[in-house]
Amino acid sequence: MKLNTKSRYAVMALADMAVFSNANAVSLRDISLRQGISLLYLEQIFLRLKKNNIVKSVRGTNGGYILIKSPKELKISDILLALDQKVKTIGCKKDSKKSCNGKSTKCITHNFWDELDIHINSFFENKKLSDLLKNKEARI
Amino acid sequence: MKLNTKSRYAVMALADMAVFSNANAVSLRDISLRQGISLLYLEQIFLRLKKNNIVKSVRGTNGGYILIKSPKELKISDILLALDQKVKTIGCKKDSKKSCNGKSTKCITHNFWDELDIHINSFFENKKLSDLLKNKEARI
DNA sequence: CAAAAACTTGACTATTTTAGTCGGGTATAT
DNA sequence: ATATACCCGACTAAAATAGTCAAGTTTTTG
Repeated sequence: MKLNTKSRYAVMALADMAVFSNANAVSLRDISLRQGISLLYLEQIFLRLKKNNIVKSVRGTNGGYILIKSPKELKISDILLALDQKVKTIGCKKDSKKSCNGKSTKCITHNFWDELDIHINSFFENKKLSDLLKNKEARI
Repeated sequence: MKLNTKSRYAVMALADMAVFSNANAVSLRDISLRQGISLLYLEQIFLRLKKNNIVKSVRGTNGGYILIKSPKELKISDILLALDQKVKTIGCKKDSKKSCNGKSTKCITHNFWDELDIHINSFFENKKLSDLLKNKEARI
């Protein structure tokens, strides 16, 4: 049970931006160098972050990306959502019919997995990007 | 981010046992029929559950498996552990050297992922198999 | 204006993981 | 004896992952 790298790198890259932007756009090249993430991969990730209004872009020389919300307001759940990284511990469908394992009734464990999803999602809902930066002055 | 089917089916199968065993061994065949899980797959899963002392087996006719602990004492985390289903949201290694992304220092998000792991694991630690059966009388 | 920096986008691919199946056992109750 | 049921390693098709590649467009600066 693990988060994919897209999600992890997205959070890492945005945290990097929060630290290093001084109201300026931050280029993917810089993030790539500081965080050790492939530039090409970052491009793919930021495409999604942009589409989902997490960042906006500035083209051209000295261009880069800018956080749309402040780190204090940006929830981690927003980031994960932008990358389709839903917490979905079960295969059971939420539909009324044929919900779990092809049966018409909810499976014996259904409610438990629902609880787990809620438990995890509330963690991401309550964490802001700024929370990641506490107690770690400009750690690179 | 999701649990694999082995883990889900394991929990489901053990919950089934908790409901349907009357101090008797429960055969995989019965579990397979009731829960709609492939018998062959169940065998593979129970092999692990047995190796990790979650269940014991009774061979021969009328054989099957028996829970070693009572549902009230069996933690969900024990089950997941038996199936190597560790919650490991990050790729960062815990080693002192080369911990995250090949750097010598912890990555900017390291502590956050650690917190998440703890958050999720505590959920599994605090849930017992018997907790899954509340409010659902013999739901199949 | 030319050139470099930096974003834009879709398509492609190797590797790994997942979700099982298969086949050939062994033990035991009746 | 024989049917039932556990035992166990090996195998495999399909999906997901973790990227790369190619071919752009836009904007700043010298």
